[in-house]
Amino acid sequence: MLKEKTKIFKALSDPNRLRILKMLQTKHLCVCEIKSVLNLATSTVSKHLSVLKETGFIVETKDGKWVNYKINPIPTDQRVSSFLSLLDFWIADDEIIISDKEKIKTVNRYEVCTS
Amino acid sequence: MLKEKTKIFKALSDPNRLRILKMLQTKHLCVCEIKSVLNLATSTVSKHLSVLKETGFIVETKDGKWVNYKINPIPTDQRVSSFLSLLDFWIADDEIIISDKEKIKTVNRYEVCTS
DNA sequence: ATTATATTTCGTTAGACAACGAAATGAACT
DNA sequence: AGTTCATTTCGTTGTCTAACGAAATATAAT
Repeated sequence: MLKEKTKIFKALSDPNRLRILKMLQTKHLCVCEIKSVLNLATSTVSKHLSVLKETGFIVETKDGKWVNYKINPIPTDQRVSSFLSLLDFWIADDEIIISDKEKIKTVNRYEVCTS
Repeated sequence: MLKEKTKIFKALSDPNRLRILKMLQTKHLCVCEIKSVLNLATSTVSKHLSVLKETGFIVETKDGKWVNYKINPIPTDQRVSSFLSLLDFWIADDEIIISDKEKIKTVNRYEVCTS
C-alpha cells in the first residue's frame, strides 16, 4: 500500500520528532531526558518515540527500568538510511536544534527523571 | 522556524501527492489530466498541486487556458533536489504508481478535460 | 460582449493527529 | 508482597487537513 509508504514522511513532518532525531545524533536518551528538553508531557514524548521506532528511524534498548533510544544503526528501509545520512547536515543550522544539542549534553538522567 | 522546515515532509506525506510527483516524472500535466487518473475533484487536485508548488517540488507554466505542471528542474532548496533524485527509484515498484504511469501515457487532454 | 472551458478560491464537513492527565504496565529495590 | 519509578496505554480535547461542490477568476473562441 502506498499509504503505508507515506508513514516515513509523516514521521518527519513533526517539529518535535525532528528535534528528537537531532538530539539522538548526539547520544542515546531515555524518555524523560527528552521530555526535559522539549517540555512536553511524558506520554507525548513516548508516543513520538513509538512513531519513530515503528518507521525504523530509531531503536530501543532496555536497561532495567530505563528505556534507551538511539538512532537505528542498521535500517532495513533504504529510504530511512538515506534520510539518516542527509539528517547529519539538514536543519543543523536551526536555532532550536543547536540549543537542544547544547542542553542535552549536560542533562543528568538521575536529576530530571523524578516526577 | 523549524515548523516551516517540516512543510517539505508534510508535502510528501500524502499518497495522492506522491502519485502526482511520480506521474510528473513521465511528462508535464495539467490539472484535469491528473484528475482523470486520481479520480478526485478538480479543486482537490488543484490544492495538491499548490502544496507541491509552494514547497518547490514542481513549477507551473501557463499555456493559454491550460496550466502545465512539471517537476522543478532547478530547485533552490537542497532537500528538494535531494528528494527529487531519490524519487527516481523510490516507490517505483508500487502497483498504483506503475498503473498511474501506464494510464498517463495514453491520456488525451482534449478528451478528459471537458467537465 | 458573450459564451465556453480550465483552474483557483471559498466554505463546509469528516477524519487524522498532537497534546494532556489519569490509569495501567513493567522492572528494580526493600 | 509491596513500593518506587520509568514508561506505555487509554480516553478526551482542540487543531489541522483532505475532500467536496459552488462560486469566482482567467483565458479562448464565437
